[in-house]
Amino acid sequence: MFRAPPPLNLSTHPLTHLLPTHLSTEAFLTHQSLLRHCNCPITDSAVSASLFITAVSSAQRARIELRKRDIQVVSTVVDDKHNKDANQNHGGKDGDTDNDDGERKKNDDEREITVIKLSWLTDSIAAQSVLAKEPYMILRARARMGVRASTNAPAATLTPTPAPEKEEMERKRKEILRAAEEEGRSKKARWQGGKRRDGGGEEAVEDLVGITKGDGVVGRPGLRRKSTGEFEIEKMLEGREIPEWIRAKNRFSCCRSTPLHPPYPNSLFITHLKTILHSRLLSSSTTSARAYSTAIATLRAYPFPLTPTIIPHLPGCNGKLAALFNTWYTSSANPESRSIPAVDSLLDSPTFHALRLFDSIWGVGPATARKFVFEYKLTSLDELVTKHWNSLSRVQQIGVKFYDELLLPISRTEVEAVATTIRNVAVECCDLDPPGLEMRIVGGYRRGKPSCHDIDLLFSHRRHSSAAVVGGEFLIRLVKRLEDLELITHTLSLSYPGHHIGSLPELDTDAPAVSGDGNFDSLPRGLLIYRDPTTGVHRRVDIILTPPVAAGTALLGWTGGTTFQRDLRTWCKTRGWRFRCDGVWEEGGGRVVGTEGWGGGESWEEVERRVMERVGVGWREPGERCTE
DNA sequence: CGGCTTTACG
DNA sequence: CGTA
DNA sequence: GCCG
Repeated sequence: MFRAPPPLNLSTHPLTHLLPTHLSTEAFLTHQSLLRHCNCPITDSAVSASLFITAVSSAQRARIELRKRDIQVVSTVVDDKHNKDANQNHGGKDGDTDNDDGERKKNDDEREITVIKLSWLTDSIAAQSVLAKEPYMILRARARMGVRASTNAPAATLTPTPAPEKEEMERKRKEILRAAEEEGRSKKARWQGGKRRDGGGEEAVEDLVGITKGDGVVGRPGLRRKSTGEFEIEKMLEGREIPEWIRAKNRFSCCRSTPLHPPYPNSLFITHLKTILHSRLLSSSTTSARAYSTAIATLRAYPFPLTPTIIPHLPGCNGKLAALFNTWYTSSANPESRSIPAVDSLLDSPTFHALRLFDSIWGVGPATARKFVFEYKLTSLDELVTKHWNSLSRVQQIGVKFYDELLLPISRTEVEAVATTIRNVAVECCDLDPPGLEMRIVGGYRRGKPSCHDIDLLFSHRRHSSAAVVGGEFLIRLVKRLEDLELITHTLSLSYPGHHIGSLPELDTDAPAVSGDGNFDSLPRGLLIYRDPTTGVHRRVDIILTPPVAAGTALLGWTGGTTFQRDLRTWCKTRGWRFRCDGVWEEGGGRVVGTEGWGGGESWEEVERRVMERVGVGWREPGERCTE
């Protein structure tokens, strides 16, 4: 396999397990890839590991997470001194009295384990050297591994069991829901993800979706907000000023500021919602996913710590959200330790884990990931490669080949460097009036993300939109040149709608496009894999072209974020317009006056501002569109 | 109870 | 179906 | 899952 040199050599590490707790899916996968990339021996099976890397910060919480994975601390060697108060029970037994499995001694595997903070990894990467673990140590202890597994279910993964009877599946599903619900009430963390046995087919998908439904407070009209006066809301906010979008009940995220913090005040709770959202995406429950996206966008924009009473007053948040928040809020006095049992179940679920693994392959989405997991019974990339390589599409094979690298975060500095390199090549390829060629870095970079997962470059020309400059031919020339220079190793897709081939004289003017067939669809773009000539690392790069007349809408559209875009389009729809990257369109088909691209000496940003003001959402900095 | 952003390309 |  |  062809990849960049590892930033660290961790090949001599003990078998290591990354705990998913408190990590977003993205962060979990990223760090797991990072470890794999450093040749660290990692395992998905917690009971086999000796070293644990975690985002939790207290020894007590670490013990809870370990116990959930069938690892029982028997004696402490070193405790994190910063968390003394959290360790009243160290040594011997630690307050867990449910030793109901009397005959467990037989197969017990006892060994010394170490739990260190995730910051050890990030700091080591930053320092480009393997740092000492001691300062990052949360816990070192002797532990008994696989207590329950030894008395109960031996192989705690997705066993390719022959599909059980329908009734049996249904019974299990209900049992799972009941367990999750019960746990929600007694917050005892009794549910063991490892014990879960998913059968084949769609039932397991339903499990994944249904797993959070235990909290359901659906269909309770009484809970709908509406009738609370401003005064009451003010009381909830304890005198702080009510954000205008709440007062006005404006549900559109494009009409308010959603800054990129974190840490924003409710990030801990939002992290849990993101897990549920991800589970909805993986099961293609699109409407539910949209609902969670909406709620997340709202909570991200909400500037104060949440309270149970304020939730129903926030747009996109109602009974279900209130129930989830209450579950989380009352689970512990310490916000860091709070949890939602149904979310923990997801994070512990081998099914969820496997679906995320495959869904993270470029070219594989939820449906294909489900096929791999439920039909082919796969649990690892190795199995996919060895048994099903030939059934993968070309781009999926590329996605697998660069699996780790494409998940690595890209620093802003590197994004800028790649952008400069490609722009210089683009200028070379621009036959007509090269100084007029313009580029902006869009996507997450423009929203200010400290690290990005790909590099989105939007090109246009200040004076020309003829095909020779910004049409498909230019894109083909540019990609070919980048290939010749060995800056691009793979072209995943190259597309330019027919309208952009050949000359488009009407687009050179500021006049609205000719109505009727004058609408053109999406913009020409190439989805590419770039190879850094000095480091050899591979990155996902998108090159998008826009004619000058659509510069503002293209910049706005390609800057994102996702929920911001969705709301922007919905908002425009309420005004009788259609927003697309190629322009804002009247129902009749004409361009909405005032949304055209630059005339005179306007910059990209000035045109974008004009578009936002023209459609009525008002100007919002890119860094205020961080709805994810 | 219907609607939920967008849509061509491979 | 998956991608942006 | 929430909204009109």
